[in-house]
Amino acid sequence: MSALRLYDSLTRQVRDFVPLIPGRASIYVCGLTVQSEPHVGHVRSAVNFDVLRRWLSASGLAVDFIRNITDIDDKILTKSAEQGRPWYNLAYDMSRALDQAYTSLNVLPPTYEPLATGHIPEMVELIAELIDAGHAYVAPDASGDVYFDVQSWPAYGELSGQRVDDMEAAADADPRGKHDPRDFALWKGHKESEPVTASWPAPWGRGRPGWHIECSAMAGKYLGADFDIHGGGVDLRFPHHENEQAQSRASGRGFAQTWMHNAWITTAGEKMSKSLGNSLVVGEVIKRVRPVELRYYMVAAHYRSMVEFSFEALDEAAASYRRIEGFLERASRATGELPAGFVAAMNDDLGTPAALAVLHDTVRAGNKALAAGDSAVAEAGSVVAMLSVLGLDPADPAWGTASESGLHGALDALVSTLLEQRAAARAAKDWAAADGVRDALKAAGVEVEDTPEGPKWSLS
RNA sequence: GGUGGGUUGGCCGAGAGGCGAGGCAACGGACUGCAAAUCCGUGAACACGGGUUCAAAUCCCGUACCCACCUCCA
Repeated sequence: MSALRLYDSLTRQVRDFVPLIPGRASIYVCGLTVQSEPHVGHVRSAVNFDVLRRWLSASGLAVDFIRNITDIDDKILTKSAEQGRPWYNLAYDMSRALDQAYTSLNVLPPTYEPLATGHIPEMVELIAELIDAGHAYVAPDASGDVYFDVQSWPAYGELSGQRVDDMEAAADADPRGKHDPRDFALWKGHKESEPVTASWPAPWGRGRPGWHIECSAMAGKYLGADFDIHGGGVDLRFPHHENEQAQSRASGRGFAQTWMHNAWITTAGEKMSKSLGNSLVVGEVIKRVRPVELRYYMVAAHYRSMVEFSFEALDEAAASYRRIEGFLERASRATGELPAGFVAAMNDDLGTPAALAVLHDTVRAGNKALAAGDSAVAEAGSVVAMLSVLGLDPADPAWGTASESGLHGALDALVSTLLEQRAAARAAKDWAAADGVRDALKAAGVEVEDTPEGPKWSLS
């Protein structure tokens, strides 16, 4: 069996994945800042890394998977003030919406999902270490801010491939207290204009953590000083991941062995921004296609390729998925093996497009066997195994809810009655009456097809 | 100004020196009362201009256009 190779953003090459601890894989993925409803761009990251996680598990590794939630930051404070409600209420509401979006797309829950606000002591400890080591300093202007000293860490810029001198100044704090304009905030002193609830005690005064320090602290707490993979969207590469790397290594931790970054979903040729409106919010998109079809759409592109989102392409993906689903409905479901081609594709930096090509080839072979009167058990088993690795098994209980299956039962009873009438008309060769029933059902959104086992119906 | 990615058939989307990924759509055939589904088959692509090579979508140089990051962002 081939070995897993992954593209590492730090060294910019595809490398063999060798876990620090044999048989285990530790992953930290930057989750979201919960400040608005999640759109399809946001969840791509979660779906991509969910596929990674499932593949590692399928490869026999025990996976420790941590994905954080940033529930305190500038934007949350600004937005909640605009909306006239407590910042923690906005953050909580949005984190519940996010959770719902993840669940609807069959993204497995992480091992743990730490909140930034729950780990202030760990951050304070880490900042203190950095101050002691001479890599951070308390701003001399009595603001209570603490900055990372970029000049004290020569490797700064290694992750994003930039030289410090080419960089623009960080603008997340008043530059008056900084040694160097590129220094970034580890701790932001409390301001009178901000709610007292958004501040915590620290040796250098009340305040709140900077954005970057939280991931360093939480990754360290749950995965240790050294872990295997750190993931997130490409936009996080700089400054967020660069800063995490600098802080963590400057404090003597080895930090991530491999950095993985997923590409964007764009719309109208541009990055999907949070100000685009509601049409691409996950909850809206899954009114048009089923969640499993949206997930298929995301998995069909390589995680490092930009995807130009369009509803047309989404509909195509849905049609493609239904072909697979249709095969499984006709074949007898079984358990089976992963084809070697599929394994090789997944091992090659999670080559999901090539993996899906193998899946479709298997579906064709299976359909062919069915057409020849065979049961296609082997193919069906393989297809189920592949789908399950990708989180796309249509029989996964994650896709259905009790109320939906109840509705389905009621509908089935009604449709069956109509189909009996149609069967009677067909037996009498009254094609007009038979087609009338089928047309009426179609108008209601129910497709009927005749099979050797009798008529079958499905929602179109 | 600095950094990274991209441009593939009607559409989506892989590949990364020689064997036409796969899907969607289209067309022809088989099957069907007719459809649908399925099977068989068909066509068609590598932004542009040079170069290297026996051989280039793939490597090199140049050009154009697009996107992202350098400020909060998946």
